[in-house]
Amino acid sequence: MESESKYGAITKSLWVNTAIISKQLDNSLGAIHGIGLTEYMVLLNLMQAPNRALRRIDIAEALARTASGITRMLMPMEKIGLVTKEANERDARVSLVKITPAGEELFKEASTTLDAKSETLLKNIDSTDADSFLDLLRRI
Amino acid sequence: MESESKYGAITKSLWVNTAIISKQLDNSLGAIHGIGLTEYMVLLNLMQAPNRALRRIDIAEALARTASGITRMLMPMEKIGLVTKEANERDARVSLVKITPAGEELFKEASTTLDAKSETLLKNIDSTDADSFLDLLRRI
DNA sequence: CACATATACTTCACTATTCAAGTATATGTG
DNA sequence: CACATATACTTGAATAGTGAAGTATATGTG
Repeated sequence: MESESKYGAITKSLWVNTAIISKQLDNSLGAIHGIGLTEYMVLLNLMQAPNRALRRIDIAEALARTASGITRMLMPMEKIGLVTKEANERDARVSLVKITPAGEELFKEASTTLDAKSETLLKNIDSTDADSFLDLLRRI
Repeated sequence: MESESKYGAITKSLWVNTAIISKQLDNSLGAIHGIGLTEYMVLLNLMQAPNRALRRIDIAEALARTASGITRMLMPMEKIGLVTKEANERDARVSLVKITPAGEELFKEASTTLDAKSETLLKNIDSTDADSFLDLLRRI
């Protein structure tokens, strides 16, 4: 009889639950606003950044993706006008990503959808438990 | 000034943290045992199933994947002898997936790796907090 | 200050996964 | 019990993401 590791149980449960939740959020954002969850997370990070602009590698790190994946994801986002490319004067290697007014607008609308959907998905977690949950997640 | 939704914050944090954790677990399992995290989860579900066999759609549901994805994933797993295909006598549509002795062996070794790595990744969460964390996750 | 090394990004080829359509089999109802 | 519908699975075409290699630029050190 093997005893299951508590920490292993947590990572497995995180994996499955997050897969379920992410798919639902992704579907809602896609159906209503035409962007995926990963793209939403790009916009979120840009909104929180000083000057609302970031380097590609910083986005990659914040989202746990590769620079390559970010390059690809930004192409359509730039084409539909959610973000723009800006040069960095100090470092010619860098091409900064900046959110556009249209991007900000979409971000705000999408945030409403995401927050509402999140609340529905987590309806079994009450407000107090939500605080501890968030605290736990931030300590990982 | 917009107030951020607590539940939205949880789902976003889940998304990023799980991405980071999953990649590390996937890399460890891949490097040491030659299987990915999703494949590990297939083996886990088979080990817990009565008779250590499951239908493809049940695996798909347990892993929050599509039947199509499961079909594709199982092909190499069958080829390297971790699982076998079995007919279901009552229902000719079903092709049951059964774990092999080699699959069980690999699963046990991989579990050790996964549990150890999980503990390292969650080193900021003590044992008591881990209990509440797991409880929260199971209530989602 | 030249050169080795590091960094920022892009591109290519590949993997994992999805959706939609197709096939085979099972089930429920008039 | 025939037929419509539902289920289990597979396949083809597409998408999101990866790792490795390539390019350009920046930085640190002898």
